[in-house]
Amino acid sequence: MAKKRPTLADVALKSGVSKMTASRALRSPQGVSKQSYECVQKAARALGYVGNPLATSLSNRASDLIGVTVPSMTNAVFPEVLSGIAEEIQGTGLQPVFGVTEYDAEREYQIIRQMLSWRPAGLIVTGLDQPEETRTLLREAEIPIVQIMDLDGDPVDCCVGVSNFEAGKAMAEAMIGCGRRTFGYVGAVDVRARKRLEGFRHELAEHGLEFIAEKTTDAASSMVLGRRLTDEILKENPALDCLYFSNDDMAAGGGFSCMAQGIPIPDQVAIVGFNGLDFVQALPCSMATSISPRRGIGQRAAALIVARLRETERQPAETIRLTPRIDLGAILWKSGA
Amino acid sequence: MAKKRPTLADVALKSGVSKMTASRALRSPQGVSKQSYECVQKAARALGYVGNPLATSLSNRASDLIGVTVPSMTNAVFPEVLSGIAEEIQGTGLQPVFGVTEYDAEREYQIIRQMLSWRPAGLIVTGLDQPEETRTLLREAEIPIVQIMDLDGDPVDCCVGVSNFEAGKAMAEAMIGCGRRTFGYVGAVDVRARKRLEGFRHELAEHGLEFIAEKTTDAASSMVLGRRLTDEILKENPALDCLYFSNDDMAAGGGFSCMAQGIPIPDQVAIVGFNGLDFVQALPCSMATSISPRRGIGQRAAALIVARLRETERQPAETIRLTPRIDLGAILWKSGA
DNA sequence: CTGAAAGCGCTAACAT
DNA sequence: ATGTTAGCGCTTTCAG
Repeated sequence: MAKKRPTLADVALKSGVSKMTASRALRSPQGVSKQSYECVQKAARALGYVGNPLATSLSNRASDLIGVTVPSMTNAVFPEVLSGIAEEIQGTGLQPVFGVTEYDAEREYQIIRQMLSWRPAGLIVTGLDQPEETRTLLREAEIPIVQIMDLDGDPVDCCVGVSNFEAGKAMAEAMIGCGRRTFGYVGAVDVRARKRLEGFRHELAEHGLEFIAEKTTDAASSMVLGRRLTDEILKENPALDCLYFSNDDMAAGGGFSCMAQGIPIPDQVAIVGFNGLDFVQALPCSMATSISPRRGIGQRAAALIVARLRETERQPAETIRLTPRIDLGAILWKSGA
Repeated sequence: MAKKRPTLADVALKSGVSKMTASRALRSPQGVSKQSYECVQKAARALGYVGNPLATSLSNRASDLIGVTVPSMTNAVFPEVLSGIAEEIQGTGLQPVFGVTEYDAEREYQIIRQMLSWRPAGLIVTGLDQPEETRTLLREAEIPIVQIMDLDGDPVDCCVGVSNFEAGKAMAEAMIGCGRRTFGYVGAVDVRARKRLEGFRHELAEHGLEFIAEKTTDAASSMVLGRRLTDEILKENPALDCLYFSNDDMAAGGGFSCMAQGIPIPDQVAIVGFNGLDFVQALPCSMATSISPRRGIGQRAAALIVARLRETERQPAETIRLTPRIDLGAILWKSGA
C-alpha cells in the first residue's frame, strides 16, 4: 500500500490555492493573506504534509545539511564536539552529516568532496592542516566553513579553537612553577598534540630545560597505550619528575602505570594530560590537565554557521579564540627532590 | 566567480552523446557501447564532473543517506558503534547521518521523522523500545530498518544486538560461581542496563539471593557518578562483596572509589561492569565486565542494510544475535569471607 | 497578494 | 545501443 506522501500540490489542492501560495504560506506568514495562510496551514496539518528537502535543495541549490568531519570517534573529545554541534543546531532544521577521517588526509578529501556534492549549508572540519587540494575544495565551496580545534595555522574561512602551542607553553610554565625539572613526553600521533609538544618544549628551552626522554608511536591514543609507554619510559628514566602526555587518555594510562608500580603521584612524578575529560575527576591518582572547551567548540562552530545562514551577504571570516584552563589537580610545589 | 559545477548535460555535450547515454555510462559499463563508455568517462574526468545526489535522489525517490540514531555521544559505546558503521559503508557511496536523541523518545521521534524526509536508503536506530508512534513511522518507511544493541523486545524489521537480560543473568551466574554472596547495584538510567539488572536479579533469585542494596539515579552514566554512588553505597553497606554497575564507566568510578578508600579489589569487593571498553585493561584495579561487540554491531547493522539495498525485492526481517563474552579480570574464587 | 511557467539535475519508461 | 519524453517536488522568476 505504498500510499505516497502528500506533496505540496496536494496541500494546494486541499486549501484551494496555487502551489506557489501554499509554498509561501508554509515558509512564512509574510507575503500571503492571513486567510490563505491559515487555510494552507490547516490543510498541511490535516494531510500530515512533510516537505521534501530533496526537492527544496535541488531547487535552491543548497541543502539544510551541515557536514562535519572528525579524525576519530574513539577519542572522547570528538564525540563531545559532535554532541555540542548537535545540541546547537537542535531546532534549526539543520541536519548533521558526519564523516570520520581516521587521521587520513586522502580520506578526508574524499569525505569532504562527497559532502560538498550534497550542497550542504556549511561545513565544520577538524584542524587547519589540510593539504592544498582540500583547502581549494573548501574555498571554492562558497559556503561557511569552520575549522575547529586548532588556531595555529591559516584558516580557510572561520575558525574556532584553542592555540595548542600556547596550551603546551602554558602547561610547561605551570609545571616549572611547581618545581618540576626532569621532563619526559609520551604521545600518540596527532598534529595538534605535536603543536602542544612544541609549545611545551619551547617554554622548557626558555628556562634552559629540555625533555630528557620522549616516547611516541604512530598508534592511536588510548589508556592501554599510555600505560605501556609509561612502563617503558619510567624503566629507562627513573629520574623523571614530570611526564607530559599527548592527551588525557594517554595520561590516565600513565597514571595507572605508576600506581601499578607503586610510584607515588604526584610526589615523585607528575602526570600531565590534555583535554580535561570528565573521568579525570574520578581517577584515584591526581593528574594535571588543560581543560579544553571541546563541547563549546562544537557549539560555537555550529552557531557561527547558523548565524551566517541568516545573513544574505557573505560575511568576513571570523576566528574565535578559546583558552584552555589549567587544572593542576594535586600537583603543587614539588616537595623534596 | 560562481563557476557552476558541470552537469550531466555538459558531460553529454562534450562527449557527443545524449544525457541518457552519459548517465548510463557513468553508472555502469553495462548497457553502453565500449566506445561511448570510454568517451563519457574521459569527458567526465576532464570536466571534474561530480554528480548531484540531490537530483538523483529526487528522481529515484531514494537517497544514499543512511540515518543513525544513538542516545548519547558521551558514552563511548555509541561512538564505537558509529565508527563500525562508518567503516562498513566506506566505499559504498553511502553517507551516514547521525542524530543524538539524549534518551528522549520525543526527540528520537522528531529526528527519525526528519531523517525519513530525506528518503534515506536505510535507518539504524538504537534500541527496541520506541513508542508506538515511532514504530509506525519506521514500519511505514518501507526501507531497511535495523534496531541495534538490544534483543529483548519486538523489532520492527531487522535487529542486531545482544540480549541484555541474558548478559545480566550470565554475569550473575559467574559472580555466584566466584563465591560472591552479598550483592549491590549501582546504575544510571538506561533501558538496556535495566534489562541487565533484571537478568542479574533473576539469576540471583534462582539461587535464593538478592541485591541487598541498590543505588540508581536519573543522571547520565559517568566515572564521576560511579565514584560518588559507590562512596555512598559502601558507606551504608560495608558488607557488600560484589557491586554490579550499569556499565564500565560507572564501574571504573566504583573501582576508583574503592582504591581511594583502601578497600581491596577484588578481595573484599568485586567490581563488575558492562561493555568491555578498552580502558578496562588499563585500570590499576581489576574488574569484571561483559565484552559487548559494539563495533561489530555497527558493522553488522550497516552490512545488513548494504546487503538489502542490493536485493530488488523486500527481504524478510532478520535478527542477528551476538553474545557478550565475560571477562572476569582478576576475580576468581573469593578467598576467605 | 497570487498564479503560471520554467527550471534545479537526474533517471525511469518508452521509443527507435 | 541510444535517444526522447516526462517527470521527481519544490522554488524562482515574472506576470497579473
